[in-house]
Amino acid sequence: MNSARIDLRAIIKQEGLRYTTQREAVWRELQSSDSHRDAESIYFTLRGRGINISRATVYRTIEILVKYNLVRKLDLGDGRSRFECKLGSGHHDHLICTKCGRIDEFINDEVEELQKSIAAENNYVLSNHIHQLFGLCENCQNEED
Amino acid sequence: MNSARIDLRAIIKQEGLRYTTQREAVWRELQSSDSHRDAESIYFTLRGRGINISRATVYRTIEILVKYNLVRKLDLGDGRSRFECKLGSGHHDHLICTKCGRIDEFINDEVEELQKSIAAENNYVLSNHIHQLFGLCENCQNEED
DNA sequence: AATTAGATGAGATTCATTATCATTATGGAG
DNA sequence: CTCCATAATGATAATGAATCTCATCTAATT
Repeated sequence: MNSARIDLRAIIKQEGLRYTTQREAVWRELQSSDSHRDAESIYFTLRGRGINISRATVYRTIEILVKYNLVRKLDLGDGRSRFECKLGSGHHDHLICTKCGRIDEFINDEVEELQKSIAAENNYVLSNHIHQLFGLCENCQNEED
Repeated sequence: MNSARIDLRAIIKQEGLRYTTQREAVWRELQSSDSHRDAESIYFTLRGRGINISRATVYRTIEILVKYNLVRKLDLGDGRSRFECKLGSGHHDHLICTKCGRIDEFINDEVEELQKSIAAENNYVLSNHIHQLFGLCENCQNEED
């Protein structure tokens, strides 16, 4: 989609923040990888790549990216947050395999509409939602164990 | 609904477990209160009531109640799990006010059906789901701050 | 009442995430 | 290009929820 040209430097500077090697690296990493990354994984990948960064900075940078709507934070219910770059794909929710951890994405306009109705019926002004379907993925259904 | 007569003692003993003061207390507390309780709150309420119990036992007991399908564990995304007694109400999902923390319940059959379709389309065998709508409740929409 | 294995309590432990604070480095000013 | 104020970082301590350990206790059968 519009993954086109998001210039993190521009956004960062526009906010009066400083564009650092670490911030650039975290952003790059979240863009390049197959999303759904946790902070620890980003930390180790960058370190393994020779980039000097601390866990604290990984968290701090992600917080900024989330704040500026470049990254989405996911809570899959297993204790650690996952993060996915919001560029290149529109809104979607997730299917999670409880056996192998595989994560698929789905989007369903009817559900989106129903959510609005439900919120309206209950006099809520919606800001966001979490919708996750847990079960066995194709591969895991056929295995014995 | 069938909140009628769930005899925890019977279930507990049938499983070869022991019926203890602590287990009874946690179960009573979860049944009596307005649900969506976290472990810490249950722990303090019981202690305040003069019941001798430890945090560990609260967690251990809840685990059993969840296992025997008497209690549902909720993850509202704020780091601590909530628990609600499953008696007296059928399946439902939640609306959560991001300002005051109020929790409302909703059930929508269309959404339930759509979830099944989505799972089928993606070749998943569903086991459960999380569906939460976040926003401002009626009361919080009108306040200045 | 004696027995014994399951249950409990206090505290240590784990794990993800956040806070602290001394040190480093960005980027505008001169 | 250098200086400098201050934002950002890194190492590590701290936090908070949840789990584990293990000595002690107790339910419930004999």
